[in-house]
Amino acid sequence: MPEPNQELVLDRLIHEPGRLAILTVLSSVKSADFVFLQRTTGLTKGNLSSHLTKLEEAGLVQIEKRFVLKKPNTSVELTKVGRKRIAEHWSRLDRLKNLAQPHPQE
Amino acid sequence: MPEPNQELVLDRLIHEPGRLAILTVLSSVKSADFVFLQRTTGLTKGNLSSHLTKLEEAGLVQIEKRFVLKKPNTSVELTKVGRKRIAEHWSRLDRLKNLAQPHPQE
DNA sequence: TCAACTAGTTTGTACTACAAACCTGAGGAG
DNA sequence: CTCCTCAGGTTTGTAGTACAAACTAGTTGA
Repeated sequence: MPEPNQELVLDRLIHEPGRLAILTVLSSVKSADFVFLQRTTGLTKGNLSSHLTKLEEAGLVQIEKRFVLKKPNTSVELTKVGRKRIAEHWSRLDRLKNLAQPHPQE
Repeated sequence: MPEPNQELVLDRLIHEPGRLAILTVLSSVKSADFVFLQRTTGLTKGNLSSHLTKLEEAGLVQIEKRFVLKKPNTSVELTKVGRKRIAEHWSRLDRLKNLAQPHPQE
């Protein structure tokens, strides 16, 4: 039983490339709509849709659907929890990365 | 058809948490053995074994098996390609992360 | 002789990401 | 009207895969 260093465990829900991209983009804006997210992440509509559903079920994002100019418009923003979790994920990645240059003193 | 920004596409083979840990650890040393990798990554033997097999098949690591003190000893090191790919992966992650603070001028 | 340990490998299954098919309402064109 | 096509999504079937658990094989100790 090696102690698994809990500080480094990566959450697959967040780590998945598509969702990591979505959450990272969202962390830089108040909110974004479906079409914008599709452009910035490069995901297909289908995959973006199902990733967003997962993220919503997990409580990481909040989704609002309305009609704008008679077209459906899906607006997404991070929840407080989501904002915290994506920041934490990036800092875990940093810690992992820094394992690679650990030759400081001695 | 949004242009998927090829510079940001993450390779799932490398991105998977267990393998990302293995490759990152390996990138800081000349070589490491099975037991050392198990301790540093926190993976179980079974999972470490199958991840190493995948990485070897992909040409990212080179594995040598011998007996040391009458015990089996599996020594792993990055190939040239592997070293390049893990470095590239981390720089893609950096670029993704930096999408999140893009408010420079204007 | 047999139990337990080290150092791994193999296997069965439960999950899940993706592509492709589908849905729904809004404009045109004729 | 009736038919097309488009925008903006959602649902579904399947192929792939990560993991836990079971297994293997050689060593040491009692």
